[in-house]
Amino acid sequence: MASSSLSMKSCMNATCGVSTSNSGGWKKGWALRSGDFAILCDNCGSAYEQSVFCEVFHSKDSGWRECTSCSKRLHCGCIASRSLLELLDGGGVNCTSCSGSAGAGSMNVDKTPNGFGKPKVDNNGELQSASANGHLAAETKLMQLGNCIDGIGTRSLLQLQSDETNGSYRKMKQEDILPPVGEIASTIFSNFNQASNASCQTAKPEIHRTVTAAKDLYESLAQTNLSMSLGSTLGNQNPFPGGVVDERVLSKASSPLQQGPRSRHLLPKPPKLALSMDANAGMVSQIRVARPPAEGRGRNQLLPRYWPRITDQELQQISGDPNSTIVPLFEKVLSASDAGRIGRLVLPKACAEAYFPPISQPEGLPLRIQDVKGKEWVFQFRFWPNNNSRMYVLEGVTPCIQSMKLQAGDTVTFSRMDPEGKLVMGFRKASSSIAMQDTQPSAMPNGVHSSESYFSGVFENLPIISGYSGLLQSLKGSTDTHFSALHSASGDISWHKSDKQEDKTRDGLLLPSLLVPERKRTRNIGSKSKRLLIDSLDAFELKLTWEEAQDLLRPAPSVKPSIVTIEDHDFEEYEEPPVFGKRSIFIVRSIGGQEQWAQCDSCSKWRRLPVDALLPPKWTCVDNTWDQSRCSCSAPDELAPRELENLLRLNKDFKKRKMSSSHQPTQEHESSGLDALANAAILGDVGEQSATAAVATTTKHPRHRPGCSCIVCIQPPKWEGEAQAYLHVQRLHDS
DNA sequence: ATGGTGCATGAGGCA
DNA sequence: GCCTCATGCACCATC
Repeated sequence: MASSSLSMKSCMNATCGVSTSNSGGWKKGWALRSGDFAILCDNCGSAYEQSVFCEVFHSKDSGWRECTSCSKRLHCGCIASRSLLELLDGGGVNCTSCSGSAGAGSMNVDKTPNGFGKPKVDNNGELQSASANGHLAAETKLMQLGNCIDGIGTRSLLQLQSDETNGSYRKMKQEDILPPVGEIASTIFSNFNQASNASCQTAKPEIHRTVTAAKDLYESLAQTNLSMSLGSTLGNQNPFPGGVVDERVLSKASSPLQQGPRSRHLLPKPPKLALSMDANAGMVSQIRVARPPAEGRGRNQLLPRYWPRITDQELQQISGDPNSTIVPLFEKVLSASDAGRIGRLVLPKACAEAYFPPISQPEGLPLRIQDVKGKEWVFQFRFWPNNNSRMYVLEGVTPCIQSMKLQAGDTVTFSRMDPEGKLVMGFRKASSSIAMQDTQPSAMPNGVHSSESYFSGVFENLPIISGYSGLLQSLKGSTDTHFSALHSASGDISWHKSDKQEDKTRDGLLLPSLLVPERKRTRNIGSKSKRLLIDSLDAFELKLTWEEAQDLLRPAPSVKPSIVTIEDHDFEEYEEPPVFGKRSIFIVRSIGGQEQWAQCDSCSKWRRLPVDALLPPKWTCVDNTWDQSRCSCSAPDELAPRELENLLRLNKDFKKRKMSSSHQPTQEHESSGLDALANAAILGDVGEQSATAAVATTTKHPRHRPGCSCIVCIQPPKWEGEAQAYLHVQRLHDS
């Protein structure tokens, strides 16, 4: 960025480029992000002063629109013309002269001294303006980046927005301000076609796309909000369309822009599973939105997490009777405890106190709740004293839960049927967009069998992986804390265990020395499931990551294995847990043949390796013993940047193909039996079950004892489908 | 031995 | 630092 302090000045009009040390004749142009002003030569400066800069220099560029009032041409998205136009709330632009008379409903893009400050916000459009502000900030930031970062994620972009936005929005997290992806997806796509050509004319196309997407994302917020009408009709006095603003904020009767952190619930953070479901349902007509809570005692304290996310269609189904009105009260994602056999459904305190009858004794009172089929259930609504507080539960819910075939991760909704005031209980199954469990029937801890693929099942069945989250996250290099689930790709693991056995498994089978702090191991995945719930995308990512992790497992260095032969398979048994080797990438060339590439830890150059090469955690060119011409960092790079790009793309394809092949039936995947073995052994206690041949094989390991735990790691894949892949058995038996 | 009950604990969220 | 809530677990009842 040029600075006015430079003695040698260049005109900042890119199409001019006059450069001189002459101190005279320079004019001040538009405001820069630095707070300075653009330096323009006399000629360009004059054009700017006369507000014809873009007409003169950008007339052939894209990004021109017309003032909705006087049809004057306006160059949108151009820094030189920012001060000449205003974005209208309803879309379109006005020139500043017209917008002066137009009054409210428009937002000046540049009325702050530096041109990038807070936009002027009118009284009617706080939300829209705020969003627009975010959009502008995002756009600004992207322009500031000035280079093309293909593939920048929305999350990153929004983080930029969050970081860059002034005022109270600075602290807002993306999740807090955005509705679930699915909810906005349709809006995004519909908006995408309407993308204004005003965006970012100076940016490269990729940036333009990203900015446009971000813009549309934010514009979609308003539309999404507008669909949330039910709450308003049900007595909610939320003045915001759709009432998605945290009512605690509203109670302060001031703008969210002035509320600072209070505005964090501007939009509710949805349960992750709901998000996942919505993502799939994003294109269908039924948009699931978080409805603001209906009236009730203390509803102001209701966390958005519990706001009912019930569709109009579902409401209609529940209601049945056209004379009745269904008032959605709250919902809760079932935890493992809730869905377990104890038959206690923990109620969010605020919800219980807001919508259920007041109780003063721990014994509580029986509560009649009707389910969607019209069947009436009687639960004991009670509480336990807990840390000077109360913990509310519904007791005796097991029959109801079972009749609905609900599992952990599914959602129960509570509504009230007016005018009778009858409580109605609905439910929503957690769905998975990927066939995570095209499985054999598995016995859930609560004894409920479901033939459907539910995420909850993943959690219920694979409780031991909680300890992996940190590891896998670090592998993934993600700061996203959503825990992602691990599963058996082959899906042939059965878990016919009692809870106690399962508990034992949970404790015993975590990779103790490798991954999990002692304390963590005592808790299972089911715990805090509400906080660990994930959307299917996360799980999918983790699935990839887990497979990658498998590929990266190496025997601990300098540890000599003992060889054990079981049924003609050689097992290398190590006394130390495995370590993770260096990550490499694999590709398949269109002409055939696989390649492995790895990046030097020292010079970052990519080197081609034999496909079966296993790299230690740290690897440099010096270790490239396979290619003497490139065994030094001084050796030239084998790949041009474009080739590298192609390489990465091929690797992506390779991974995709690998993923899909891992979902093939067992017989089509030669090593799947061993995969299953590894998965089974890692995921479960293999000692007491012989659900699969693979597990049975492991049971025969001489060191294995019923009830003990072991970890089996498949030798990193032999790419030709080598069936003789042997196993590394990490002996972690206690005694 | 199994199952139910009531409370304690502590992770995580939030102010 | 407080609050919520998921879950562990001790204790007791029952089979």
